[in-house]
Amino acid sequence: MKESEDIGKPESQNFIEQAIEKDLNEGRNGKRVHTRFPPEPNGYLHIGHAKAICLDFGMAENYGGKCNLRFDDTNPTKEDVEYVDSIKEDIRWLGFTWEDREFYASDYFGRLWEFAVSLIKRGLAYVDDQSADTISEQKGTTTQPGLSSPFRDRSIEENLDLFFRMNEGEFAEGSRVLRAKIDMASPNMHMRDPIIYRILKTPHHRTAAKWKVYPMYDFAHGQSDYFEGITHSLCTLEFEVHRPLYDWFIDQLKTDDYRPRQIEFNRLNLTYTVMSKRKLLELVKDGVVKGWDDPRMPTLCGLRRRGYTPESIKRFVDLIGYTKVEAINDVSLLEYAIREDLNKRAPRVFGVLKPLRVIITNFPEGVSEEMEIDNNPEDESQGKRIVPFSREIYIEQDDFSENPPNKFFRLAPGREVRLKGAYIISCTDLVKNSEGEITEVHCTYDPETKSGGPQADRRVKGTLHWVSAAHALNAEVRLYDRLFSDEDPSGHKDTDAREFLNPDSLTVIKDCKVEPSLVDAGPLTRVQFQRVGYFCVDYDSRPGMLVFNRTVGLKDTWARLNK
RNA sequence: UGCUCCGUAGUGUAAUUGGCAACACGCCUGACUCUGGAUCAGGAAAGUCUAGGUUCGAGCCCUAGCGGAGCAACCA
Repeated sequence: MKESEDIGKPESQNFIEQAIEKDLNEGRNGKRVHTRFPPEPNGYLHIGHAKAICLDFGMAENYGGKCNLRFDDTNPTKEDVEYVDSIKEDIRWLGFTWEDREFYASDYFGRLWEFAVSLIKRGLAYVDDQSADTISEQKGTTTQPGLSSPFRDRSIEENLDLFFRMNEGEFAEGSRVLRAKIDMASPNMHMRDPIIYRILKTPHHRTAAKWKVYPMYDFAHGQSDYFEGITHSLCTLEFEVHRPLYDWFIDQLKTDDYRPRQIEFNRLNLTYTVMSKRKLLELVKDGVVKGWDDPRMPTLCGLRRRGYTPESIKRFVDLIGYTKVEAINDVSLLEYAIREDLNKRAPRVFGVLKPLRVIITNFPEGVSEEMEIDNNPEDESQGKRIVPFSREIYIEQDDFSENPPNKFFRLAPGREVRLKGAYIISCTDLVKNSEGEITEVHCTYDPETKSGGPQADRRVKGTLHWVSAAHALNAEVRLYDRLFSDEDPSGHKDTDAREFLNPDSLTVIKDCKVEPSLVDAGPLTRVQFQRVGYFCVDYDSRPGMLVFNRTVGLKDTWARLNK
């Protein structure tokens, strides 16, 4: 009864979907939905961008519309083709496509110029000869109105002449700007005669030295939306106060009923994470991390290298939703999303991080036995793999204790444990070196207890993972912890991100041993080392040495074993 | 002391637009037992920032207050 009611019940909508459907119902813009993702190519995409990408492309998908990729490249001093390429790669990796709709704000420099000229001719824009400081002073404050520039009422002819000469390169950077003539007393600071063009002589990565003046964001964004036929321009909350200006320019530009509409949503904030592109760039430049794709970085390429899947990121974005509340999302939710995904798709394999040699004294020398083990006990379709077993194996150092404390249910002298997928073994002896360190443990095995064998059901205290010494592959494992810790930098907007660095954010463990089935594992192969966590093969693995990045650890693994 | 936006379990989101405050993560119990912290079962936790008002009925509408965020780059 209740279930049948639920079936017809529509999924709850977020406020953006509601706004879009309202527009659709009212027949606006020919009932089209057309969005755009507009990154500035001045850095690598991070997970915050993923939230915007999922929205922009997702809304288009939901409503049978399109989503353009548009590079907001109006500031040649900060932008570079390196970033253009990485941005495209990351969007594709997330699984979205812009087909042939790859645009650049710089594609519209000509039309924006024409529009600016038109504003001048209509008396709605003027060239200001004052310095940045003076203009800033005249702007007033949030509580006091601004003052008019002495150049505000320059003649149209003079404005035109100056604007053209600005673009000829006749004037120095910073010497003149073009401003829209709106309202110096507006309570909205952005409406107080905003600067719309400035002189920049740095060559542009696409238009080279063609232009000497470049439009500001506010003068490029809405118009670019208009030129592309965008219906819903989704951006983050901090642009809310820009909306009146966005609309003002559209009003001056539009020639028919079509008009794009800006809707703002909350930016992604993650605990223990810095999301500012500027600060991430500093970390890269200062060598705090090894690059934009350092697995500790919140960049998409960093997360990818760490082993995150696109699905898990989309799932996470889905979980946190879109609102107008400035929320701080807990990274544990992101970790949940990747565990949930990897639990289903990552095969279980044996990896011993800190090996301890175990000799099974009653097992024949020079013989190896093939154990057939499920790749994923929860998913039979992932099949089984062969893991060789032999007289000498490695187990985890932590899985042996000479003088076991209470509730230690793993291997200890005189005790029995099960080797996952193989036999029950019993510890008979141990060997120490001159420093008193345990170097070898001797055990006997019970042939009747092989997995599936007659005695396999026997209850033992614990189950251990293992790797046959003769067959083991050498590996190096990098455990990544949070780059920032203790004091949470996500709430500190203006402080130096480096103050919050966690000195233990990277731990490298060498001399690890992993099972031979991984011999051909290529970069980004994701596995679960049983009882340890999820790992992913790194790009710089080399023959004879597999390198793994830890994606995310299993939580408190020993606790259950010791229960 | 201006303008704009926002206040719902610890966190993030819902609430069929005025009708029994729900879901997820996290946390706690229990079950399962070659290990997955998966799966299953259960539990604690908000009475919706505050005070008024309208109404049979308010998280939702109105008023005032409190609290938080954004805005004064020739950045986006």
